[in-house]
Amino acid sequence: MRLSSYFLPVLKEVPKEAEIVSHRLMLRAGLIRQQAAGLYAWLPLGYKVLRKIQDIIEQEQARAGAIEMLMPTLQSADLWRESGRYDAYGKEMLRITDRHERDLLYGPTNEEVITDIFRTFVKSYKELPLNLYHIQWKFRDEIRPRFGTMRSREFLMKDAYSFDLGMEEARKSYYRMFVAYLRTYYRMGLTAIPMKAETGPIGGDLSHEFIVLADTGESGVFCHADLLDMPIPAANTDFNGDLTPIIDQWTSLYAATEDMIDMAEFEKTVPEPKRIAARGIEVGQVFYFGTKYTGPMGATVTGPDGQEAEVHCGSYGIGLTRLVPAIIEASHDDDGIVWPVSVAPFEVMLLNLKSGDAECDAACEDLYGKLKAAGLDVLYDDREGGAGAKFATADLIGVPYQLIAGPRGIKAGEVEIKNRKTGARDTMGFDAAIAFLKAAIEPERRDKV
RNA sequence: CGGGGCAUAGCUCAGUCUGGUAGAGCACUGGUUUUGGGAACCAGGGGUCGUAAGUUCGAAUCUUGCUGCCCCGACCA
Repeated sequence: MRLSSYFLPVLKEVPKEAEIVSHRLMLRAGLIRQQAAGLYAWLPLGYKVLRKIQDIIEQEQARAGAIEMLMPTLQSADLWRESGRYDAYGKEMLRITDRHERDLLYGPTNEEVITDIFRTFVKSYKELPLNLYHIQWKFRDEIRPRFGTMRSREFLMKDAYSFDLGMEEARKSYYRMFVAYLRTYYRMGLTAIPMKAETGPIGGDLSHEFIVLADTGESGVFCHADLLDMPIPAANTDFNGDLTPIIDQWTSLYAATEDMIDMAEFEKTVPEPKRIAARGIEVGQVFYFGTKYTGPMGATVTGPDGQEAEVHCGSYGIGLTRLVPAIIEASHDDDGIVWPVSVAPFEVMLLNLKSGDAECDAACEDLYGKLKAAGLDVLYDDREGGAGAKFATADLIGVPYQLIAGPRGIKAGEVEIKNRKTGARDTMGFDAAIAFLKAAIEPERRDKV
């Protein structure tokens, strides 16, 4: 993509409404634009990041056996009356009346709809286990939206729903999502730690929040330091096999949010030098809730014995529009965003330091073509303008590698590569630079791990 | 929902206290010169000062209502 024909409205000055660093950087780097309280337009660069996050989630959901579909944003109130949640859900739920005076709502979650679909079509235990998910916009009329898309009213969320015959089968479905989540966050360049979460009226041990450590996190968290270096399950993990050893490994070390912390147990089971007390951002939650919806909504299947059997469910959420600021909180510096390659809007930014100079332009056109031919996603800054502004923009938007081509180096047949994260600079010939970037970027995509 | 604050050009803000012709920097347009860390100069364009009413000879400025947005708290993926 040529920057001269792209749409990238970067801001030099800090918008006054933005308090935390990710919100400031998302506005400054031209990722989002606020349209009203808690409502954001995703500008091209931001939308590209969102799409990359979505791709990773879809790949890992598929690997774990979940099947993608799409449910509407607006739902009928009738379904919610059936589950008993229409009145139970507070003012967070946006209620709408259509021209026929029918009660609708903008879905804050989708248990009712998915359970309705399930009960319509699934009649036999032989069709289980089943895990259906979608990635769709939700709305929760937060009392106080804040921190940009970290806590917006409209947000994009992946929500998966598992259906199983009995608790033990449901546990296996839960484990599959648990492992998928570990892989999903890792691929985005995040270290997300599963922590015990409230299980609500059902009880049991089957709910975890996945937390990314960050100073600006909304909740206090406590965990064992070794969780930060725990090995991530490999791509060839057998999701139909026994995942218990992986789960045991991850849940054997203490980790809990401030709502769930048992300080005595924390101090007893975690040696003092290994204790981490920090702040964190919740980027996902997995939850087993049994027959909470299938019961009242009459979703049952015929079991192996020919009798009607209960269906046990879980739900598994990932907030995509929250992940973008979470990644930025975890990866930025004073100059701007530092994207991990796997979610970066572009992998390389080619900086032509002297647009309009025949020699410089020709060399950059050649490099641009070669970068694309090498399969790299490149943003070419071909605009007129000073070098300083180009460096500043490149650093701000956080593209992982900068290929810097100026008249000085080009005369010598050389270009410079800057690693945005480390700041390391290497000077080399054109073809060597292409090879260098290809070799550096491909493994960092983390799409084969 | 309780408490606090803000609303003037695309952005950051001055002007409001003490009423008297709408301002700066950046951004934008045209031109000239520049070119390795947010360039310089010249010439321009752009605002019914959030909105409605009131006070006044006269309101960005004073009064009141309304709306929007931000921050703290309670709530939340």
